[in-house]
Amino acid sequence: MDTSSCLVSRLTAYLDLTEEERDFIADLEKDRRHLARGDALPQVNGDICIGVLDQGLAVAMSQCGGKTRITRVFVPGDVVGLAELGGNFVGQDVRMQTDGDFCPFPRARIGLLLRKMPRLAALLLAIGGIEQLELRERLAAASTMTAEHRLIHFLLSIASRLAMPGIGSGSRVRLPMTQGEIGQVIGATDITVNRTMQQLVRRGWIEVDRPYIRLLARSDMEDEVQFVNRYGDLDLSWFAAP
Amino acid sequence: MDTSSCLVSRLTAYLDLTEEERDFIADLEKDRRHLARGDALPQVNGDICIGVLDQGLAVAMSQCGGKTRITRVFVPGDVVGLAELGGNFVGQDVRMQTDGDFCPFPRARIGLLLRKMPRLAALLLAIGGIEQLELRERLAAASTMTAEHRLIHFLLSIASRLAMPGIGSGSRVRLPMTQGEIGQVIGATDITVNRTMQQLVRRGWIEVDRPYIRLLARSDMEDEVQFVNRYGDLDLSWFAAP
DNA sequence: CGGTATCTTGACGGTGCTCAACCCTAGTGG
DNA sequence: CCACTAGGGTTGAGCACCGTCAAGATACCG
Repeated sequence: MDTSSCLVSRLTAYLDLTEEERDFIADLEKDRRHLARGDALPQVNGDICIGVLDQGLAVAMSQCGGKTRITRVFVPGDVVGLAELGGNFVGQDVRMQTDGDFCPFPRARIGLLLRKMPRLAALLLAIGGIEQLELRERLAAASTMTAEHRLIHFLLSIASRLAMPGIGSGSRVRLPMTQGEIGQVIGATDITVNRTMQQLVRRGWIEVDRPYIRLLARSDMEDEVQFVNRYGDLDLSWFAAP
Repeated sequence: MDTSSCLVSRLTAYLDLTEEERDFIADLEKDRRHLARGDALPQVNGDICIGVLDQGLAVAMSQCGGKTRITRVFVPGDVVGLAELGGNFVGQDVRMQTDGDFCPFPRARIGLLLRKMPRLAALLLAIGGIEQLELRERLAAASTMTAEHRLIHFLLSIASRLAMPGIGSGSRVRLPMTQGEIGQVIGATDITVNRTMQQLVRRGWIEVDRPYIRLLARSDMEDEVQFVNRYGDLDLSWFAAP
C-alpha cells in the first residue's frame, strides 16, 4: 500500500474497497498540489474549496470578535470542505499549518460519488456524523470545562486522529503548533496554555520536546475528561455488501 | 401541503421533490409515535435511535463532569440520530423537551436511501454539513464570547431554525425551556442566564412573555455576534437534475 | 550579531460560578 | 376558600479561574 493515499488507507480501515472504488478515489486525488505553510487552500475555477488533505496539517479559522479562532484542525486523510458542500457563501478561511499536499476537486465530483458509489457515500455520511459528534463533545467541553480539561481533550483528540492515517504512532505526537495556536483551538490564551502545559508536565502526564509531545498517562487523561475515541470503529452493518 | 410532514416541507424549500422521493419520505415516517415531555426517543429493535422529529422539541444531553449539558436542540423536521449513524456505541441521551411526534425508522433505511435516492442523499449530506458549520460557530462562540453573546447567538439560532418549518413566524419565538435549560445549552448557570436576559430586556432587545420570547432588535443582535443564518439557502447546483 | 517569534513569569482585575436566601405562580387537597 | 407544596424565577455576597498587561528569557534566522 505504498502509493496509496491517506484517504484510501483510512477508508480501508473501515471497509474493503473494491477496485472501482479505489479508482474513484485515485481520480479524486488526481490534481495534487504541494502547498507551503500559511498557504490558503486553492479553489478550482471559482467553486468552493473542497478536496483531500493528503499530507501535513491544515486549520480552519474564523474571526470572532476581533480574535482569531481555529475551528478545526485537519489531518491527512480528511476531506476539507465537506461541511461547506451545500453553501454558496464563502467558507471559513482554511490554511496550511505545515507544508503538505492537497488534492482539490470540483464539487460536482461529490454528486458523481453519490450516484455511482453508494458505499463511499455511506462512509462519507458516517464520517461526517462522527465529526459532528466530536464537535458536540468539544462544545460541551468548551463552555463547561476548565482550560486544563480542554487542553487534555485536545491533545487526546489530535493524537487519536493522527494515529489513524498511520502517522505519529502511539503516544508520541508531532504537533507543529505554537502555544498561541493551541489556545486558539481550545479557547484560551497562549499564557494559559503555557501554564497549563507546565502543570501537566510537572504532574508527569506529558513530556514536551518541541514539536513533539509525548502522552505519558493516556488513561489517566482519558478518565479525567471522559474521552471516547469515536474514530476507532465504524459500524456499517446497516449498509449491505458491495 | 396540509398532510405533508415537516421534513418534506423543509426539503421542498431546497429542492422540488419528485413523487417517488415524497413517497420515500412518507414511508420513512410511517411509524409515527406521539411522545410526552421527558420521554426518551424510542429505538427500533435494538438499533440506535434514528428518526424524524415531526412535532415538538427534543434535546440531546450528555453528562460532562457531573453536570448535564444540552449538546443539541432538535426542531421539527430534523433527523435525529444522523450523527450516530456510523457508531455502534450508545448515542447521547435524547429526550422530548415538549410533547410531540417522532417517527423512528431502522438504520438500514438510510442505506436504501443512499442506493435509490441520490438526490435525497445529497440533501442529507448538505444539511449535515450546515449543521457542522453551525456547531463550529457555536464552538467559536462558546469559548471566546461572553455569556451575553452566547445567549444572543442561541436565541438567533433557535429562532431561525424554528422559522424554517413554518412555526414561530417572524420575531416571536416559542421557547419552552427553563432558564436553567438554556444555560445548559449555552454553557452558563441559570443565574447568569437570568441576569443576562434581564439586561437584554432592559436594553429593549428582547421581550419575555413566557414561554414566548420576542426578538425586538434582530439586526442589532445579529451584528453584535456576527450571526449568519446558513439554513437560508442551500446551493445544490453541483448536483444535477433528477 | 541584531531582529523577530515564541515561551516564561508576575501582578491585577473582571466575568461568571457557588451558595444562600426570597418571591411568585400554579397545582393540589382539605 | 385557603393552606401547602414545588418548580422556577430573582437578587445579593464572595471567590476562583482566566484574560489582560507588562517585562524578561530563549530560540531561530537572516
